[in-house]
Amino acid sequence: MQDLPDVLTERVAFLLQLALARAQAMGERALTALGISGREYGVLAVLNAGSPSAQHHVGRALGVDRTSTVKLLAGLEARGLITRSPDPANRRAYLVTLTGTGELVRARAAAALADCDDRFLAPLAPGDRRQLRAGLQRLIDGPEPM
Amino acid sequence: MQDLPDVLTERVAFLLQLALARAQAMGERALTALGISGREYGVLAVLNAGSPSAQHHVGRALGVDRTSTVKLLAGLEARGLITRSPDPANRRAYLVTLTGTGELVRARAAAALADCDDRFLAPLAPGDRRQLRAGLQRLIDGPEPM
DNA sequence: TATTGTTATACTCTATAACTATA
DNA sequence: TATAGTTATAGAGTATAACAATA
Repeated sequence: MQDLPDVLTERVAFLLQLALARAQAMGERALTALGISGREYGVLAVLNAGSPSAQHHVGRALGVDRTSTVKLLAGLEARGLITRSPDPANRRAYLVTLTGTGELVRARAAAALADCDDRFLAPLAPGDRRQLRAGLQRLIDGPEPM
Repeated sequence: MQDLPDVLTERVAFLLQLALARAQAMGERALTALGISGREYGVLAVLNAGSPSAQHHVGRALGVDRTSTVKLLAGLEARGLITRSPDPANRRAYLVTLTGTGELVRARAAAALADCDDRFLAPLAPGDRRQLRAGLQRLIDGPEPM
């Protein structure tokens, strides 16, 4: 551990914060080379995972509220990575779709991020990596209702 | 795992982000009852760990830059949790000290946060908790220079 | 010339409210 | 009445630059 006081490093939240900062710095650097942000990659990844989604589904999947989703998608549309078309089944809604360019950028970003994960997790043996992921997921899901 | 797409949850950074959000929400709720923020607790904890520190030492220990440190300490001083006095050894610097009230709030906050950690880590067995901490610390320190 | 603290400014993120059009 | 998208606005957090006093 660096030169941080023990009173802070004994807090799990503080350890998570430091580890996240390191992982995010690596990821953002890789994505900047592709011209997108981490959140924008999230949009591309969500869109690739399924069929065209309504705008609010994209935002909800990423935990981004409506107003921020508007700006996020507007930026991606202006750069030709996604398109928005009216949903014939719901005239209030827009369907968001990956373009060919968007899919290309998404694939490159996914590869770059997978490489970042590998380098970030390098200090851990493969079994320890799996256990870390499993532990984090259990913490995210929280205590099981008895 | 909740209803999140696999393309996101397979990213370690995303898992860290979700786990941190949960831990921070628990911590901030506990600290709000004591009238301080997480960062303000950080100041109190750093001050308690050692002798009176110059302002820039406090900021550096928390990763907060000079200008933000000014506002952070001003708020704590206005509420009587810390005092600032000129450093006789360096007339540019201020020495920051915990007041009696500040120490009381710090102790209560430390107890409340320890309780938060216990509840946050409840899904993991004691051995798994130790391993999670150890894993996070290895990731924070990064790859050892060969 | 560098350090310590301060102020002012700007920029990003996020949160809220209000509005429209549809359901 | 609720939902989908949009806009405008204000707030917190952070970053930068400039300054005065001191080293």
